[in-house]
Amino acid sequence: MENTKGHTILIVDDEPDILEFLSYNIRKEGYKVFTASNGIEALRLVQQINPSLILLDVMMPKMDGIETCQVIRKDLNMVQPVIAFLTARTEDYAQIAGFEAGADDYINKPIRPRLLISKIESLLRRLKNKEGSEGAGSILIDRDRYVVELSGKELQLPKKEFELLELLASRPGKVFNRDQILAVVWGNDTIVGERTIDVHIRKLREKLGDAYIRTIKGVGYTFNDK
Amino acid sequence: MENTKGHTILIVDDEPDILEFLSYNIRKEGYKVFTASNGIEALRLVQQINPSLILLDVMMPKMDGIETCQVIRKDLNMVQPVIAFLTARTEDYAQIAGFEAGADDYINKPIRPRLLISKIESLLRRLKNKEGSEGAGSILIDRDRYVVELSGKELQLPKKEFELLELLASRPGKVFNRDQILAVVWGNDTIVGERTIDVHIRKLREKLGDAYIRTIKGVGYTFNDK
DNA sequence: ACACATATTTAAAGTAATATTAAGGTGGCA
DNA sequence: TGCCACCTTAATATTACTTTAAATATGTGT
Repeated sequence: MENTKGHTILIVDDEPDILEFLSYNIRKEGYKVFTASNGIEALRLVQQINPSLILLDVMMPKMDGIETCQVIRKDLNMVQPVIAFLTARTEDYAQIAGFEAGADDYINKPIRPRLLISKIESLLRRLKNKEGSEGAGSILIDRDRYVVELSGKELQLPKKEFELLELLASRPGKVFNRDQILAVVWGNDTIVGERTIDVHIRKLREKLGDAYIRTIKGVGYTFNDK
Repeated sequence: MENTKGHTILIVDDEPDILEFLSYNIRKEGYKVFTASNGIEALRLVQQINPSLILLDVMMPKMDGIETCQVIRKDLNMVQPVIAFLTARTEDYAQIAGFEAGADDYINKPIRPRLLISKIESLLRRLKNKEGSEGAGSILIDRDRYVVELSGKELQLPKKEFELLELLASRPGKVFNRDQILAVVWGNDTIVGERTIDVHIRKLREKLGDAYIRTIKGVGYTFNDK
């Protein structure tokens, strides 16, 4: 996996708690983090720090996220950053407006640090792709939205398939044997036939392509991030 | 089979009944057993007793198992123990989180003593291998990922070959005779022809090169770490 | 150096594990 | 109620791993 560290990230939110929480978690991963508490502030900062990624709260006083985003997108002199909206799950038409305004993604609150980090990495990788090189087909699993994103495309998976993939992908490279898979995805008390797992693996491979899940005969399955 | 007794095991659970039940059964097998009833206590004890294996309840007051595990894994001064989670049913995604936190395995409640013991033995054997491959050697055997790393290159071996190599490499220089190899890799009850081992040795040599496994005629095979 | 025991090598047969497919069940929801 | 998506089962095909067998080579003790 490419190194995406060292990028500059701007977080914009009117709640100080959220700013602190996010900046702590993101700094920990080695990114340069700046914060702003509204759109106006954000625009001033953007000029100076030239961030690779902006996490932008939708609901803010003075100037909301959507407006801020539009302004940034219209500025042709700016190296365009990746912009992701932070939204409460309920504001779902904000998301539609967000995409129209030029957002690359959105992230639902409450925010889980681990998910956030992998999302950030994915977004920055995407940035890299825009700039020219690398076509790595990496995978992003969004527990909040129950969606898997595979090289740009979003996949809707049924529950069992999602959980199975989630388990395997939680530790790329690690081999999970059938007992472990059964215990986690099905629970120890449920008894299902020996071939049930295979069928779900099959369906996953149908949807993801064969490259991601490898069989180790007599041992188990393993997920391969590329 | 190697002797795994005499290891120190720490059991952490908030229910006294479970602690007693487990420690009784495990002591009976000849292990040194310590107990703690929450994560904080556990962390204090770990420093002092340096356990080989920790059985860690996920759901506990004060500090849960996942957090405890993360703290232990982050402590670089510690000889890293094997950590297995104790979980009731499928506690949501506790188990997935567990793997992310650095767990090696997990054990579902209710716990069957016999199964538990064999799981413990297997986990401790794994520890031995980790220690063995860490020290001096160009070969690295990763049981989690089921790969062998040989001077930078990763090798994917079939089950029997992997286990055979694992055995030989667990004690470089030691000569294993055919009976020992059969007992460990095939099990005492299985009967296979005399030449089966040779064929697997052959395949290993094909993949590793001839330098690693030496034949001692009339005695057995030995692994040579360079 | 010879003979015998033991190991190597190869290919082919055997076997166990997984893949695949289709069909039947189940439960949620209009 | 009846449809639809999902899950599971079951039966068969396929694959990859394991073992056997048989011919060849190597080493060891006298």
